[in-house]
Amino acid sequence: MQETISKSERTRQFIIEKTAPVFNAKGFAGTSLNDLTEVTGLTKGSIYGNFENKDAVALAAFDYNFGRVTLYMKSKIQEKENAIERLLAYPKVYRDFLKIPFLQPGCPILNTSTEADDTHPLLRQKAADALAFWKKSIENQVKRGIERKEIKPKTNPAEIAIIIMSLIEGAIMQAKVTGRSTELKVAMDFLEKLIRDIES
Amino acid sequence: MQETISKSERTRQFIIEKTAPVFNAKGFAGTSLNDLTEVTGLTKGSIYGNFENKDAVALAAFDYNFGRVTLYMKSKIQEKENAIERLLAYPKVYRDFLKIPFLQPGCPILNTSTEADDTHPLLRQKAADALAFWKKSIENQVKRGIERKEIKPKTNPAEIAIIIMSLIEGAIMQAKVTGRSTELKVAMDFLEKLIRDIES
DNA sequence: TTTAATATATACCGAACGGTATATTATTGG
DNA sequence: CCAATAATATACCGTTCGGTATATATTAAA
Repeated sequence: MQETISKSERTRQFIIEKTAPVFNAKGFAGTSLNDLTEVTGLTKGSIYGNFENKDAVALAAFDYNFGRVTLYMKSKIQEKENAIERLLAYPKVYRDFLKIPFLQPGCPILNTSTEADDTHPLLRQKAADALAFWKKSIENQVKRGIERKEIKPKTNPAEIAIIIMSLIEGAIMQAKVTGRSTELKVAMDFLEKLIRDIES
Repeated sequence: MQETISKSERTRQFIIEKTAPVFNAKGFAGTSLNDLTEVTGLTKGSIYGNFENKDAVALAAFDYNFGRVTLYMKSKIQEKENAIERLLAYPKVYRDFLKIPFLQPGCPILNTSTEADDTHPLLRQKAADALAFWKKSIENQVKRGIERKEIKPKTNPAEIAIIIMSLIEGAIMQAKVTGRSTELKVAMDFLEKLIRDIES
């Protein structure tokens, strides 16, 4: 009755952690089984002993990648109490996007969405769910802010969420492909002003 | 000395036109030579007689895809004279993004950027150049508007360009992955207000 | 410590990959 | 219309693909 983590469960986790950055950087089609064995130091037999197929690894890797971003943002958001300050965590974090090590290969939602939307239904669904989750959590922060009378009561939570996400993802794309952070800076400056504008 | 288009030149163009949508939908890694022969009805021999390799087809296909979008936007922009109305062509066009047939597989810049930024230097460069071109052309419209006294003189062209592009690309990603146009509508409504706000 | 169960490595499969040498067909200038 | 040339098709190359049956090694319970 002890709380033992089975060997395979640890290996499974190990595989996910090691392969997740590769999937995020190279995409599903661009990542080969050889990539997976190289980055883990394991053999195909070991990987296929713990996952049904390449799809299953990719799906788990996406969850892991998205989970990391979510957790990171959550910690930054919960450092503050005021709703406006909480929302400001987004431009603050994404301003330094290119410097956050585990986000070097890009935003998992953005990368997965653009590859999978026309090619991989399972991955597409995961990306869509992640996006919905993110949207809901921004909306909730806005609603909370309205309740706490920190945000203008007529503010539309869904609209704000979509604008915030659009600006972030669009700016990330530009920053990644140019290698510059200028686009990120400009977009996040703008987003900051936008958020301060809904303060009541 | 006649203005004859050689057979191979026509075939080359034919290959580009037929394969461009496939590359845009499936990405470079996700598109196989088999896809290329299927969609063209030609054989490998024919394709490799007109292109050095798969890379060369993909690069030409990107130029074609980007060229189409550019041409389309240009025509919509030049329908108007007033600078504000010209900028408004962007939200107007991208609002119906999902319904424009040749853009069904998504924005070529967005698709190519997110795939190539960490994997394919040549494609990455093409996407970066395309982005820079787009940015310049928005900036020029803004500058023109300032000169014509239709846009507030203190408006920063580079900033506006980045915001416009971020909103469009971020919203496209969301619309593509969810299959909804709500995100596009909300973001384009916002962009419209934004553009009207810089009217002098 | 022995043993049964579990987990990993090895060696291999057929198919698909990108690419090419060569044969065949189509085009075009004389 | 014919010959030279250019363009396309055929048949094949070695490699890598995702995946698996089986042997070996490791783990964990008795």
